Amino acid sequence: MRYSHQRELIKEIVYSTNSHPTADWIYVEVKKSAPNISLGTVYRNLKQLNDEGIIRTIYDGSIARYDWNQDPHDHLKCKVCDNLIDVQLPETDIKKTVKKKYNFEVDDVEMTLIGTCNEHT
Amino acid sequence: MRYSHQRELIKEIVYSTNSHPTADWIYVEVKKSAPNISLGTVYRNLKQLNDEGIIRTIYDGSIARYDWNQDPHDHLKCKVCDNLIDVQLPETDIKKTVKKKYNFEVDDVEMTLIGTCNEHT
DNA sequence: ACAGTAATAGGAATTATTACTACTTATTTT
DNA sequence: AAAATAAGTAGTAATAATTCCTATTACTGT
Repeated sequence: MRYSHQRELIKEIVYSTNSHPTADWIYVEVKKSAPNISLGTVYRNLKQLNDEGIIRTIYDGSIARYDWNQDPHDHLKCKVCDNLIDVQLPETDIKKTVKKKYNFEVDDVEMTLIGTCNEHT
Repeated sequence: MRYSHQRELIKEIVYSTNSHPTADWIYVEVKKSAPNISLGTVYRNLKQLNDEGIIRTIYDGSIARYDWNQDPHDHLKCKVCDNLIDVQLPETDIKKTVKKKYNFEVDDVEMTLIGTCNEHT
C-alpha cells in the first residue's frame, strides 16, 4: 500500500474521535482539509485501512461505523442519544464454552449492549 | 393491527425456518402462495411484526435478517458457510457488571460470535 | 350494506455503498 | 533527474437494500 495524502487524513480523523464515525461524517470532516476528495475515496481508504488492521469496521444496525480501537472491546448503545460507548468487559470463557458445547471455533466476539446511558436515565 | 392475509403468510414463513431469512428470501417464498405480493408489503409487515414483538430483527453485517426466536439468545456466524446458528450461552452477569461499572441500564444484549463451524474446520 | 380506515400493489425515491474510467501522483528504474 | 509503472484519485454511474407514495382494495363496526 503506497502512501496517499487522502488516506493519511482519513486515518487521522478516525483516530481523533471516540464517536465511531460513519463514512459520511468522515467525508464531511476530511473535506475541510481536502475539499476535492470524493466519497468513493473515503470508502476505498476506509476499506483498505480496515483490511490492513489499522482501523476496525463495526456495524450499528445496518450502517457501518469505524473505530480506531483495536483492543478487543464491546459497545454500549444508548437508545436515547444513539451513541456508542466503548467498554472492556471481563473476559468470560465464551470461546471455550462455545468450542466445547457447539464445536465452533470462535475468532471474534461482537457484542453490543443496548440500553440507556447515565445521561438519560 | 388488523388481520391481513399477507402478514399471516409472512409470519408463517419466518416461523417455519431457523435460517434467519432476509426480506428478499421471504419475498421469494411468499410469492409462491401470493404471487402478487409486493416487496414493500413484505418490508412493512416485517417491521410491524417486529414492533409487535412477534418476530425479531437482527443485523448480519449491514443486512437485516428476521428471527422468530424470542428467547434471549446469541448467534454463531460461520465465516465459511455464512450461516447464523442460534445458541444459548450461559447468562453471566453482564447487565449487573455494566450497571455497576458504567452506570448504564442494559435492556438487550446482542452478541455474534464469528468463526468457523464444525462443518468447516 | 356501507362508511371509515388499515392494508396492498406497483413503482418511484432514498440511502449506503461499490464500480468504472480517464487522469494524477507516488515510487522505481535508469 | 527524467522516464516508466502502477497504485490512487475525482467524478460520476451503477447497485442493493429499504422506505415512501398513491390510487385502489378489503376488513370491520354499525
